[in-house]
Amino acid sequence: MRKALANMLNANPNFIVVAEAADGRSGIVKFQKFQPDVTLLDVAMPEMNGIEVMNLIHAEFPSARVLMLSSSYEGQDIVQALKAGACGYLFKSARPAELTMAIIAAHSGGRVVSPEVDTKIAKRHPTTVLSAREIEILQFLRKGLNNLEISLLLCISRHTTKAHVASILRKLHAADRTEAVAIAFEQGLLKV
Amino acid sequence: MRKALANMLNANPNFIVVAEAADGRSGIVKFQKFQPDVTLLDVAMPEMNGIEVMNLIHAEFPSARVLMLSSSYEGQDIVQALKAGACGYLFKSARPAELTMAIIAAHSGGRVVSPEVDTKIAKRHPTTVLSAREIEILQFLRKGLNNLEISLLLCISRHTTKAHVASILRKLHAADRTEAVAIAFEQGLLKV
DNA sequence: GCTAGAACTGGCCAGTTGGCCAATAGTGGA
DNA sequence: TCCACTATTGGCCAACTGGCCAGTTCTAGC
Repeated sequence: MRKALANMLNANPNFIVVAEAADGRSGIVKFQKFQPDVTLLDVAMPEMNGIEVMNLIHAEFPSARVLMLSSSYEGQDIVQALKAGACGYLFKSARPAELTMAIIAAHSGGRVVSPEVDTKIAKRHPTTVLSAREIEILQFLRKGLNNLEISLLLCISRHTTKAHVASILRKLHAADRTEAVAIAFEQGLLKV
Repeated sequence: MRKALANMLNANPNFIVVAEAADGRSGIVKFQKFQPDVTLLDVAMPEMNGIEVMNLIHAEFPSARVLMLSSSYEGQDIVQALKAGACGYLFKSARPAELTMAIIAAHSGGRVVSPEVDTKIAKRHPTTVLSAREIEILQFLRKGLNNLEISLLLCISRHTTKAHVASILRKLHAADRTEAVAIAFEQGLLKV
């Protein structure tokens, strides 16, 4: 698929594909070597995923122009991608013309997202704000620990743990801790 | 991406791309109309996913030669794809020559999988075989329903629900239903 | 200085959970 | 045919849950 994309881009006289990489690690090496005007980065990759790669590239080259390509149509990773420093996010269903324009826009400093992306972000739950402590508790809930076990690990009373759990349920609109964990996965508060 | 792939395939004198589709629904329509020698089917698609499409095609055309393409490197869908009647499963990281050979093999009746696929299947938790009923229960656990509510919805006694939950906990090695849901997310039994 | 929120603690209680025991019926493979 | 597995039902019980009430302390913002 990468080769096919490279061929198509090279067929366009406006573009030259200077390098390709099969995974995140070699992608970073290639980036350092070639420092391309615009980088197309797949979110789903073996070994190191696109978001991690984006973070590393952005840390070293804050002005890098990177367009992220995603094949998931859920858009779970849009926010993360943009936060990691991507200058754009496209679904792989984008038509050739959309991709072409996105690359050009990225090169000239624009911020590009698939037309559907805005909708996806809007649907995305408006940042449920759990406190650091609550996120901590959530990690333990996920592991199947009960309130007493959590209390012992955190050196707090079971009443406090209960209070935190109650707060989590209220904020996430969850019926019980099980649904709370499910919602946390949906919202990206917990990672698979 | 699809256009890029089609271009590449058309550039090979052995192949003619007779049709393309942007989503599952139109893919099925196109399939019925053109009945191609070999079909390339993406697992991740908007609206209807590739596995569902595969099932529908296979039901109507059991002899269809369909190669499924996956961009996930987890391979959660390999088994489902083959069970749905796909004659092959390739990661999108496959090199052009691999894809070419896979198409030819598919056409001549072979069963093709990416070299990595066998490994992936082997790594896949062999114990994690939840029954259809258990998966069903899992959906309700995720929604925060308690045993009684699940029982009423499924028209079974609360004892039966309890037995199913107990079975899920045992199979997933979960301490409670909350951890079970978390593990289900990790293993792809539940989708975000 | 007041207020809002987070983190912490406590008691009480109905309801739920999950483990243990045991049983019946149907399906599919060896 | 027998065995393994699933789906179903039941009782019993200790433990856990989540909601209700009530507090204290501390920090951050107006």
